[in-house]
Amino acid sequence: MKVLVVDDDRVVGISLKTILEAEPDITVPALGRDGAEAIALYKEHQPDILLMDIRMEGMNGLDAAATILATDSSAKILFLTTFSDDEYIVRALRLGAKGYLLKQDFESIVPALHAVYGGQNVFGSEVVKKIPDILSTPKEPDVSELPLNEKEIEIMKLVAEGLNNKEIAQTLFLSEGTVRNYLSSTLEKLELRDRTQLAIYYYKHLQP
Amino acid sequence: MKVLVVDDDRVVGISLKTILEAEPDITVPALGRDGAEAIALYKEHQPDILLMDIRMEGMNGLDAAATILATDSSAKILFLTTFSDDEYIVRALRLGAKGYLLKQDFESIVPALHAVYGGQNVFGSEVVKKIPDILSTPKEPDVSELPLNEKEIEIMKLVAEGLNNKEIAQTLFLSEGTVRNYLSSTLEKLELRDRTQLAIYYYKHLQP
DNA sequence: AAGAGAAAGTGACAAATGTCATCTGTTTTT
DNA sequence: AAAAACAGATGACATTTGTCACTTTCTCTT
Repeated sequence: MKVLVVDDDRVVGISLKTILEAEPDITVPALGRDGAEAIALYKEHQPDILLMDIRMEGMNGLDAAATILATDSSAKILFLTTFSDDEYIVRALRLGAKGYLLKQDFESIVPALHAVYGGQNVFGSEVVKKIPDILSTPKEPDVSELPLNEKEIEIMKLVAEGLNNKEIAQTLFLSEGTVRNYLSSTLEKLELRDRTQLAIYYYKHLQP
Repeated sequence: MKVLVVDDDRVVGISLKTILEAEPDITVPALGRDGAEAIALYKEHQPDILLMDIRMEGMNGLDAAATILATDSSAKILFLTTFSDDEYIVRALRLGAKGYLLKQDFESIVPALHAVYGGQNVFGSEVVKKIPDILSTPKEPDVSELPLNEKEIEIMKLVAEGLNNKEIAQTLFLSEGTVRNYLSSTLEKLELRDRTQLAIYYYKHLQP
């Protein structure tokens, strides 16, 4: 099994290579030092598994993973990272990472690689424990702290449901002109151009 | 501790009530049978915890939870559901459910209630095990199976980024008129009215 | 009661949007 | 080669949208 190792700490990279190649069935064709190298080396060596750090100088591991997965959706990527990278866990999971291990868990790396090679997902128990917390904490600034007043917020929500001005007016018992005025001020406050961008903003930043 | 129980199966509801009220510190002020009742009863009784099924006749548990959380964001909601409701888990977590238990896990309900009452999150181990799988599998019918051709899909994506027709035309090296025509056919195929609804559609149905 | 200030409305305008019928080249089919 | 299919473009049109200046109406303050 070919395992490409990417970590911006040279010492870690070499240690990993040593450990992994002590296994009879593992080879490490190359060591990368950042996301860009990961992409290039992945393309060159077509490893069975990519074992990569997340926080790195230059391109980070998540963006590299996204790029690699875009061309090879079956890529098996296993992140090896430090505990404090909480906020990355969700993104890694979404991307379709096959695993997410903590560097502390040194001895579980080899078994994890075997498991991933066999098609399993591997997430360290500390990681799994964090998932509900992470998912259940509202990720983005909630409506309450926007510089919008009540009406503007209501209108924004209706825009985000796809209503046009006339329908919004009927729903809120306002004239269409008033709705337009509120919408206009909302757009200005959020520095957006039109209702479509507002709907997008809503789904990107404000959704449960 | 007041626990509102909502399940559309009367037998389950009554069983739960019996079990819970055997505990000295738990009372069950009412039994609801669907989401709409859940909302009304929640408002009426202000329970400490809402214990609710997800799949129910009439309004489902998730929509009810969303409504309740909209007015009382500190509501403690614990879903009790069957194993097959996989695709709901993520939504439940996002909403900020405090727990997600399987009905099989009957004996863990009481301790779970105590834990939630104490501010903890409780997710059955089978549920936690599923999370990575669920998150890493693309949830929705992906672009490939839409009745749209290449150009229409590209345009849809750009609309979903908030570009106007002129910008889309420049990006794709098409005339603005052509962009409009493609957009028009896209809207018709998806039975949508305007670009805002299209952007919403994109984020609701097609986003990773 | 007078006046300040919201909240809501009006009217006018330019720009953007969505629809339609039609036209122009290419490529494919037969 | 003729016909059909296709991608792209055009121009006209009715609507919708966003902006702005201004008015009306209500509410609160003093």
